[in-house]
Amino acid sequence: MTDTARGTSRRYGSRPTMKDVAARAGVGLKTVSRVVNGEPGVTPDTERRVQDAITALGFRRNDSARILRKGRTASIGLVLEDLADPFYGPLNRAVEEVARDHGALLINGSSAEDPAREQELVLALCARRVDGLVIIPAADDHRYLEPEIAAGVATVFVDRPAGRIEADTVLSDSFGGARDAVAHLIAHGHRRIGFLGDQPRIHTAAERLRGYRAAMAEAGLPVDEAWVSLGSTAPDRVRFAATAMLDGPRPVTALFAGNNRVTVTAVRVLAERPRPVALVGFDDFELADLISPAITVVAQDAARLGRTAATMLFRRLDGVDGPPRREEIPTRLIPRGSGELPPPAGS
Amino acid sequence: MTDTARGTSRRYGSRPTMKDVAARAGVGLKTVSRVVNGEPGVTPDTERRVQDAITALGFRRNDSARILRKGRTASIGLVLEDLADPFYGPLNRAVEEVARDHGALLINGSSAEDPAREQELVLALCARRVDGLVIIPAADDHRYLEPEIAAGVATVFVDRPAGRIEADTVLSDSFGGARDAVAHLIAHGHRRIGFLGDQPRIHTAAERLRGYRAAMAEAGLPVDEAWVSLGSTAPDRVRFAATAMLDGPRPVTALFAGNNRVTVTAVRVLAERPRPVALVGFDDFELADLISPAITVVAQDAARLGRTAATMLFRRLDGVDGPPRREEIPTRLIPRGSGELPPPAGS
DNA sequence: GTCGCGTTTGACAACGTTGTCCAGAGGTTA
DNA sequence: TAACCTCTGGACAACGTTGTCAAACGCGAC
Repeated sequence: MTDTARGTSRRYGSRPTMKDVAARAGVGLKTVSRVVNGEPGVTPDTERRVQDAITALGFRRNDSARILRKGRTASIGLVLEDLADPFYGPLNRAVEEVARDHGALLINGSSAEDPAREQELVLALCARRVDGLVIIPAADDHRYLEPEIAAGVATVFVDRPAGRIEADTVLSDSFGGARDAVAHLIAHGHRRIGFLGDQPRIHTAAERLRGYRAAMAEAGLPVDEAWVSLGSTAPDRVRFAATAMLDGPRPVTALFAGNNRVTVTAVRVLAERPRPVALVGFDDFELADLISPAITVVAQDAARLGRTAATMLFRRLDGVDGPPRREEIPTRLIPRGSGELPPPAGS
Repeated sequence: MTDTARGTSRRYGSRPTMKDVAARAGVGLKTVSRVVNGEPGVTPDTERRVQDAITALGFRRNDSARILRKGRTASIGLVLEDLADPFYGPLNRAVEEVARDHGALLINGSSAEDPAREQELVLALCARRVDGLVIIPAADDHRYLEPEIAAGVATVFVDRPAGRIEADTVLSDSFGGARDAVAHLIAHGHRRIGFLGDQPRIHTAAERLRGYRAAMAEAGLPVDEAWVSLGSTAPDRVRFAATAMLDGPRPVTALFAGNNRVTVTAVRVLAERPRPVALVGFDDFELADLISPAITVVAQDAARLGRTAATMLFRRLDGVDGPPRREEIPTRLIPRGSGELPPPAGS
């Protein structure tokens, strides 16, 4: 078994080139190129000789050289916040699926919510000459992308808008979703509702807060600022904030959690308490229906976000011009029980 | 004015090169290269002129050309089964983290459990001349990789072993984990235990089945073949199989689910039944502790799998030779309740 | 003034591929 | 037999970068 592998005694790390194949097959360089790329104008006999040489040498075309020559890389970059966040899994997958349909590879990386790291990653991708970029931004100033975009790197922002530049964008309807969620709680009798959100500099967090306030205002309900807490989604912070709202001087009877990570912590906090507290979470998650009470959520369609963004990107790459477009993906309230709990009697 | 205009009005899609920068700065090509790469031997004055030209033109080094010239791409490929599967999120993240520490980019894609697609993807990555590959195999024959490995592409297999070639491998202890899980159920009084697994051609599924049989045998318990069902993890199939075991002539009193997707479906099936059935799942998942009863699981450390594999890969890239290594990552049984249910009285 | 030495700089080839263009073989027609 | 076409195959330049090597320069010492 191993001796066959050793049979080809090439120098470790250096691979045969078309030139080697041509020499071995006794044909010209361009003929090999033609065979490799399935171009016409090669007799079956010549083609067979070349194919034999290719397998014998273990030749594989060097795409770096090809890219250099052709100018297009057939790859796109995806920069997201955290590869491990389950919310981005389907999005990632959807983008890859569309890329694959267009014969492109996907290069990706996480920014870890760090603007500097986002920029570093994006520019590294640009240096690789990706044809396009799908970005879930962590930064709030994307002017550093201007030269790249001017040079023809198609760019689409997803989930959050670009900062200080005009660009194609695909967003969930965070405002509307949050308003629906809070209206749902109000419809079930709640008056004192807490909002647990992500850091305020994140666009979606701000939008969801805006939706919360809008729903409260539409119902004529005052908002005690002690009911609003934005910040890191670290469990400790969320736990602390939730507890403060629930045990404060004007305790809330319901919570609206601004994203999946916050919801998970909120569920844990509420599970430890004797009396049930209503909860609606932004983002759906697996098994939300099996917890008791089942968790009512505002679901985003992450796969559709990704698919839409990638499709938009390839449309640009296909040469569709025009001003930056912004597409909004609707959210969907899924009542499951936790949002339908009435406030405790006498509150 | 004219040269400014010429500078800004580049043809859309074509970027300035070092040659353009050199012309504008009034220096030689190599001097620009030196500045871009921070090489010594450039006077501060010259360097400033070059830097100015770079920003004015929006120059960014073309890494395709650089790669072609240097031979190393500073990128590694990760091929996994499904980017959207939450189990692979932390693994993906861990690999990226290690890659980043080594200054490498991560290119990835999903095989969708399709051997042909895996091969296509892997070879595309080889054509890009990735320095190394981390593969979660879908195929069971990897001889197609022999020329690539011989040519110096470092390769590490994770989660499942390579087929028909020798290669570095990092695995979870599926056998031991499954045996622990089933032994746990037996210790709580169960005698008739069902196994719901993934397709038998998948190594981990086979190993877990082996663990199941080992635990049963060690306890001197016979296995009714109606208690064993391997196949697709599609919810319909799992539901059907589980129902058959629970309602069959010799009904099981406990289930062991072979992976996270199966566990989720099993939880749903059991939730619909009047009397509780014990369950242990392979793979931990979020909120497993909040379902009632909380789900007992055998947890794999996906992040550690990824970290170990990537570290092994870069060690090879750093020139460490030697025979293929196989590393095994232990699993951990997390008792939460669902595995501690006793069998119904009189069974 | 010239020599030697170290530093800064640039000309040029090479990396492996593809596009352009031309040469020669073979066949058809006048 | 010459003129003309078609079809296959190959020579060569170019893509944008980096490594090699040598030229040009400044400067102190003889």
